[in-house]
Amino acid sequence: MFALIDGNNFYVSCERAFNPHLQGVPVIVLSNNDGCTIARSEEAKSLGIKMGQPYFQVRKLEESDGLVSLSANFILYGDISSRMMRLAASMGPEQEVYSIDECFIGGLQGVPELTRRAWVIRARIQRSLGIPCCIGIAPTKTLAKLCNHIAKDAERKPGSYPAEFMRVCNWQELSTEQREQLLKATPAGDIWGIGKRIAKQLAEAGIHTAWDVAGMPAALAKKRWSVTLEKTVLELQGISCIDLETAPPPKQQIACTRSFGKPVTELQPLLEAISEFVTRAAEKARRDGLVAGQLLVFAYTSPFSKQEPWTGSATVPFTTPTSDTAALVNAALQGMQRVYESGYKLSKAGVILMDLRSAHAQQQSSLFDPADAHTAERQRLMQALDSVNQRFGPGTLKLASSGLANGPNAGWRMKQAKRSPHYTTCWEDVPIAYAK
DNA sequence: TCTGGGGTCCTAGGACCC
DNA sequence: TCTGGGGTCCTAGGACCC
Repeated sequence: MFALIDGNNFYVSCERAFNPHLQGVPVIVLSNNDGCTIARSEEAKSLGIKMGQPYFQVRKLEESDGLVSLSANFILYGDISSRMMRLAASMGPEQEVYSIDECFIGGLQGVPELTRRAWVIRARIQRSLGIPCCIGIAPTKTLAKLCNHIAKDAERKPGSYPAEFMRVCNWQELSTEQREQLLKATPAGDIWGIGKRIAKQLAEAGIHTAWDVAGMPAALAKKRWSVTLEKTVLELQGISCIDLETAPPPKQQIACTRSFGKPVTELQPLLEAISEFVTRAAEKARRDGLVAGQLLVFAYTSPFSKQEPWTGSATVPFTTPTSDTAALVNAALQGMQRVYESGYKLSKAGVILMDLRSAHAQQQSSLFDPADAHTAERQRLMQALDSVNQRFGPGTLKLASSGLANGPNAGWRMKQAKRSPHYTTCWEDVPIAYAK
């Protein structure tokens, strides 16, 4: 048995918890640079604002309909999230924090009165944090997701589902007829794991509702689509295929990417932005005790612009995996300098650390490396950097980016053709000067 | 004028090997 | 015209999630 506990319109609810004036009015929260909508209150949804819709398209509603638009405050949302997760954890013995606003609870066999328990947890979260949430309970994760969806829509879209299922919905307590009715009332595309593309393909095959999906032979789902859809079918039939993940799986990559507020047209500001991205990514890696074996750096023009598109990206492998900011910045800047072509208006850039492994294991294996003393010294320096920045705020202490070396050892080769240059360079650590 | 950011998993197809 | 068979590994791209 699984429960899914999910905060409603989470970012908006966080803002409302601190500003009661936001109750009852249309509110949206915007992404970085106030680019597009990433959370909407029910009132904002009623105005027709879509998830991900660009701000410039909805701004006029501020005048005409009293829409309130807020810039995102992720520090606040993260803090409220961890409090909510702590309260949600008392639903059952095992918890998987699935995203900032939702968690699965597992190990519920034998836990009595699950429905009543869910109501109590819900009330606690509402009372102490001011966050409304909905809870779905079912024998599989996909069905728990579905029950959660029903619990939400029964409240906010009257008529979509019977009102008796609003806020808390327990699959176990439903009759066969009720289950059939709910599955038939749910479009296939609303099921967890079925996105736009697959929903369209299913519709072409005459499969429109969750009831239709649950009635598919699992083998057909696998043969014609994929193992992913096969699992979805089985889960809808009540056969659990997706386990609870109580320990987060080891990270495979760490990314830091941003859209620019204004297009970037020169190399220098691009490199400065990239230094910033790498610095953030390196901090994340050190916080998780990881080192990167490879780094990918990229920049591209806006996909919405009518101008000629351009993408530049470079992969830089490290002979010794590292989380050293200077080493990573150096590599990223060298990589970007290799692929950069002037004359384009760049709208986005980023850095992805790949081929991650534990810094601890790394150290073990290089126990007899004569470069070790140097490495250890670097690590202490990075630790000092992190603790200062943690205490006084990000960016208080920075590395001087003197690292625009020309790469004497760059055995790079071209991997992709003209419009999308993609190179690989073999990068070696280069000592770098520090400044306060 | 202005269009998010950070992830994961699966699959097909190419390279390579015997 | 006809063009081995089977295995592994890697990568790019597609699809999904919040």
